[in-house]
Amino acid sequence: MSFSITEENYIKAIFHLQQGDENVSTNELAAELHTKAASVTDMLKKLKAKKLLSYERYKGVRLSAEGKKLALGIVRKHRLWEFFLVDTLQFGWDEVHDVAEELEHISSKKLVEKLDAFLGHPKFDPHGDPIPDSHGKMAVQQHINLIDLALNKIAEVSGVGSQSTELLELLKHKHIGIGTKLEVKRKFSFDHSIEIKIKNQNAFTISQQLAQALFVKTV
Amino acid sequence: MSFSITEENYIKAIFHLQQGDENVSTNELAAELHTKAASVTDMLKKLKAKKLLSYERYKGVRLSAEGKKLALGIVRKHRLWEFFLVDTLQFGWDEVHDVAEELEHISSKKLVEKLDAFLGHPKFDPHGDPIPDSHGKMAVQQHINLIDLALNKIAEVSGVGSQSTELLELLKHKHIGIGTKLEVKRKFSFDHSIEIKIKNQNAFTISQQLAQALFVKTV
DNA sequence: AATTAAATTTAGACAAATCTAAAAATAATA
DNA sequence: TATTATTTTTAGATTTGTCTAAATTTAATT
Repeated sequence: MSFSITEENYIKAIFHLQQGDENVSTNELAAELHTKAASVTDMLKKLKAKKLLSYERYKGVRLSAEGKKLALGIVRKHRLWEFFLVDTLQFGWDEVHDVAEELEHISSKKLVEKLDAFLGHPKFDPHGDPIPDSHGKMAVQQHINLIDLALNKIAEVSGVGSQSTELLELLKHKHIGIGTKLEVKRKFSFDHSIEIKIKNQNAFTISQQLAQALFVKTV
Repeated sequence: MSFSITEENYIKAIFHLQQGDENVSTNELAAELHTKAASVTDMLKKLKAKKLLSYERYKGVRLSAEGKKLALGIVRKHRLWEFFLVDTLQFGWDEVHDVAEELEHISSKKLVEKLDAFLGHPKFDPHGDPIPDSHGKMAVQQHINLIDLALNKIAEVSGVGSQSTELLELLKHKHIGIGTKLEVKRKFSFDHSIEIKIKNQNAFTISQQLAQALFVKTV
């Protein structure tokens, strides 16, 4: 069975929103997909008929095993293409999201497997997110939030909490990217800002909001 | 301005059909696109309103300068992706057409230019067709039809006349591909079959239909 | 030139995905 | 618990691209 680009986008959005254990609500989905609640209701009925999710009116929605499998396939393609764009075509890591959003809907299974092999079966995409393998399994990230990093422990930036251009613009300005090594020198309780130090640079402070949007792993 | 996948497919089909100097007819287009004449008429009105072509009812259709530019952009993407699939991802040259048909609609200009650079600005795709450059200019092929090749002149297969799986299957069976070097040893007037010889192989005959589907350049 | 045949266009309908506005169900609050 | 407020669903309309069947135009043939 094959699915439209729109259907795939709904499945992917539900997948990202159902990380907790509650059902995903119609309004949440409408916001995520920049559409209206009424449109979401219509589509949920359709996707339920295709057995991709369980849905009862007024009760929200959750992916079925089949829906999850489809979602993982799309996420796999998205992240492999992001890796390709950065690693092979030299895109900046902050400019690949929209292109990958289109490429993730290319249907050829063979293409995905050949691309994966060509790239050397990467485990994480350029934003630090894990790439599902062909069976849908992902490596577990031992990311911790930068705000929780102990003082004076050297760690490496391994992920970002959002893909917003606003965040990526700020990170670019501060010369912080995936792989950047840093340590936390002080934490200020007044505004929860933290002072960080990157090798060969002077220490500087970053806001609580920014620290919460950064994930690191100790090295 | 941006165009739907359907619109792009119409423009591409018209481009391929208008090689002669006559206008492209509604029925020709319907056959090419596996759709009905009535649907074509509807779409032609729409594309005319977008100034991509000139169309008068009952008189057929021809691309405008703008339409031609769009078509060349799509052809460029199609052939670059085919080159990528064969050259980088090791696809067989006979299995890339359908995938490229999807990839050609990815819209990012930057992606096309980066891909082109990564591939080394190739001039011809794996089927021997020229790849338009970023200004829409294509190298001219000095292809001649295999049926017209003089006896005992060594030539190299440089293009095929169609992408049909039937043709590609036959070529695979006979171990003929782009780049294969061969010469014509005899021509039989009875059925216009020709005997060809590939280095280190015994000579064998191929049908008129097959010979007409192969283009070669002398080396 | 008149008639038949073929190609093309119109008219009206349909499916997919969306929307607005109104109704119904659930949640929150007095 | 009764009453708002919020969320969600229904009903009906819209757009895009398609279709069938009928009408029109052009081409071919007698």
